[in-house]
Amino acid sequence: MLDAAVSVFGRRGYMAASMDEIAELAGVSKPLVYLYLNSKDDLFSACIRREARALTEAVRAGVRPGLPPDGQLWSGLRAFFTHTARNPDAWRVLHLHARTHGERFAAEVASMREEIVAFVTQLIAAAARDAHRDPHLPAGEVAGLAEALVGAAESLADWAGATEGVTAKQAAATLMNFAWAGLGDLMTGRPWSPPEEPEPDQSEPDQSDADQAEPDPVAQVAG
Amino acid sequence: MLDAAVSVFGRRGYMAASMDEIAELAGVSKPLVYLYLNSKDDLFSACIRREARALTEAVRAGVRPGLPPDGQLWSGLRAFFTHTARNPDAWRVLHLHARTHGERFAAEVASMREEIVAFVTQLIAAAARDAHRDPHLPAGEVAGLAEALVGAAESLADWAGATEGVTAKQAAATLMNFAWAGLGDLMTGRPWSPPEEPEPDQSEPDQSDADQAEPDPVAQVAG
Amino acid sequence: MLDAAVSVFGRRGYMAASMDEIAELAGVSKPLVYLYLNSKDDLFSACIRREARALTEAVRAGVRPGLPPDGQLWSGLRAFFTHTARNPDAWRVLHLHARTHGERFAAEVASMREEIVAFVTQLIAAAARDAHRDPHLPAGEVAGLAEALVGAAESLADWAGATEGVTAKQAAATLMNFAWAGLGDLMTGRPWSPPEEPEPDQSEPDQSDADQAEPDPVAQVAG
Amino acid sequence: MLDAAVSVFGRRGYMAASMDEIAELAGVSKPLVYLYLNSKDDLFSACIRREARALTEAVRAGVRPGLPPDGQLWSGLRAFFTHTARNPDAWRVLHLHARTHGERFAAEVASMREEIVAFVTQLIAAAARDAHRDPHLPAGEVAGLAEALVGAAESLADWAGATEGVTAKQAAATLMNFAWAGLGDLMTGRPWSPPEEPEPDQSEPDQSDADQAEPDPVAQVAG
DNA sequence: TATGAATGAGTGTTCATTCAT
DNA sequence: CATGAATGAACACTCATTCAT
Repeated sequence: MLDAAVSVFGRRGYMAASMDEIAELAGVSKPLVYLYLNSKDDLFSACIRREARALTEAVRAGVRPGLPPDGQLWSGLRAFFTHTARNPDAWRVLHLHARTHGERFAAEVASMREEIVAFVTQLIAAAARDAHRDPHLPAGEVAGLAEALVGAAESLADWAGATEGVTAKQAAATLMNFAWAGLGDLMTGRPWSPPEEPEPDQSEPDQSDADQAEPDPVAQVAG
Repeated sequence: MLDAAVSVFGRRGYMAASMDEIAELAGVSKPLVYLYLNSKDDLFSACIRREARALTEAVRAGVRPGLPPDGQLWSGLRAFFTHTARNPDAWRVLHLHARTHGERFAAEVASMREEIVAFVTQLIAAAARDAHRDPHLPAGEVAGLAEALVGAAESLADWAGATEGVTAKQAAATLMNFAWAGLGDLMTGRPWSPPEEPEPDQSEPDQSDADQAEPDPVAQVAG
Repeated sequence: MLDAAVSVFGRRGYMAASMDEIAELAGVSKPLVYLYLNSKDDLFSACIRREARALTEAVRAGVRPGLPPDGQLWSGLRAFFTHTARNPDAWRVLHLHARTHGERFAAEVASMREEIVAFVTQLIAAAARDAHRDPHLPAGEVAGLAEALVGAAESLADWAGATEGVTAKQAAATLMNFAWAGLGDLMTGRPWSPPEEPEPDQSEPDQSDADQAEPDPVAQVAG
Repeated sequence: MLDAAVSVFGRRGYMAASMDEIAELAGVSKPLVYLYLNSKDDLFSACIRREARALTEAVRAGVRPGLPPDGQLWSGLRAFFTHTARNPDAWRVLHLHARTHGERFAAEVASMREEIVAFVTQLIAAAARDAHRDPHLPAGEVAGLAEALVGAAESLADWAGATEGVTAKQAAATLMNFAWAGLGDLMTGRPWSPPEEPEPDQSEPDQSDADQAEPDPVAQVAG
């Protein structure tokens, strides 16, 4: 039932979605929807919570804990882009519609986002620690950097979803180059390159499909 | 009258905005709104066009043409963050609501965005040319990088708008560090720093207010 | 619910009728009207179709097939005037409002009218055949005569509805005198007189009420 | 200005006609319409009165006073059909729309109609007097006959307006046959035939156009 | 005088929400 | 439990009508 709601909300937006359409797509009657979820607001809220949790879980599950910060980021981003590519309606709900209608929904999705931002922040802090630069990066600045990284990731998720032939892996590689190496280094031929890792069995079996079709764009950038 | 519409659309979104509220805020009667702008759709469209034009003009006017690519980007970003900070409702209309309701509106804002992405793409290409790396950056990759940069900027605009005490200059500096130097370089103490330039007379006199209040965050990062 | 609609449409006309008034008269809420009949147009159309069918059925049921042409016409006219007298609002809808608003509605009522005109045309042709005058009445002329007869009937229906004390039987007799005998014969004392027939049990029991109150106007004319 | 109003009212009906369209068609501004005619109601009323007067005058002018009753009717009908054929919008206003909207307008057009019905009634009474049948035709019956005749004329006016190639003269001839001879006499080959009269100079020069194009349908009927 | 500019009142239509069954 | 049937409240939109100029 939530699946139907996510689908309709994702395609129509909160206001344009009608409970009739949701109930019909779910194959149940409208009062049943009201029985389980009290109102349109609650239904939307439930969608947001479920999809926010699904997304954070997917990212968390994708991160390889033992790796250095850039490796963790790389693995997390791949999981993120894979998840958003597979659940475009959910992604639209979270990224577009939830922020568009009402403080309550915006707050719910914001708390999810903060969790991800916090994770990225930790990664940046860990990287700084590794480089013995910890004290010199003020917290406010790190917050801004994390925000920029997450925003770039969101934008690339939209872009990858709208552009034919862009895989999750490519999107992640592009973002790693951009975020880790930076345009300055890219110009001088010093791209970021992924850590060597055995490609493990993915828990989601068709994930690798999306990744392996194209040549590694990082290699392209690296020339 | 468009001001009122932008304000209401920005706060409520397209569907939740009522023509009654717009007319009331504009201090006119509803039929007058229909006299000048034919329908809710047309009104929304007019808002989008006006604000899209205003934003692109602000960015274009802010860019210093003679500077090297990073300097141009820096000046453009400062104009961008200044404009979005000053027109939060317009920014919400463009970035949130226009993309949420209908292909027609999405297309209108997409064409504005493409203009900005094209500008950024040119900057990246120019930077590559300066560094004699032109042939080694494939076009598709550059498109992804530009998308990431613009997405990061959009996200930071939201963040700066929601966070007290973050100035346009700070946001721009954070984004330049992130995008140009990259996290990798930042970790090793090599931030990007703004080009030396005489602070010119701003055509919009109070723009500098937003910029000069805080110490230079780049310097902070640079430690 | 259609009854209420016919009543309101009949009294107010299409445009001046409001869905509110119809719903109120029907004792239901406005959305319910929209649930069953999709729009004002559809509602009006449904009224027209129902009343057109009712009228043609009433006429068809009233005609005695075995009689000579004038007897058939006489019986059909009595049914016609009886029906219009009993359903004045329906008659107004068909004869006044449906022809006034929109090609679609006009076409619907025109097809009903054509059915009646065709029936009258057949009667005239049959009468001509009986009198061995078939070849001498051109088809175009017959069409005009049928049109005149139907128009006179419509006008008398309005007149009977507006004039106190005119029964359906009187109206039919007047029209038979006028149409069959003609003013010329009436002047010379040769009115048309109804065929001798046993007055059968009417399927609609109160029909005879309307007929029997007054003395036979045909006899009056016959002097 | 009334011309414009008649045209718009005739084509759209009372309610669907907008003062904007009338003013635009008249080439003046809307407040000017309100200056000369106080309201939409008054404007409609003025249209009705003007066109009612024009129609009755046309009929009155067409009648040849010296002729016997059937000759007078014949000449009046020709004037009637000529006038309605030349002023279809006016005819629609009088016959369709004025009766459709409001007691006030219906009363105005009814008084015109009563004038015509009274004239026809006098003709019938005169014919009865000529035939020495005066006392035997009760007044109520004559009223019904006049009503039928006028209704047939109205219906034929609509029919002639909607059917290509039917002239005013033909319509009048058809109606004379129908009304004066009656279907019964027509069947036995005794149609009505027009009185011999010199075709006088018409005050409206192109009136004869409409009449003379086709062969005399009465002659057709007469075989 | 003639009008550009403005509106109050009312329309058809929709939809989240609720009971009686 | 599950739902068919029903509605209150609201919205976009229109138009006859009026002033200030």
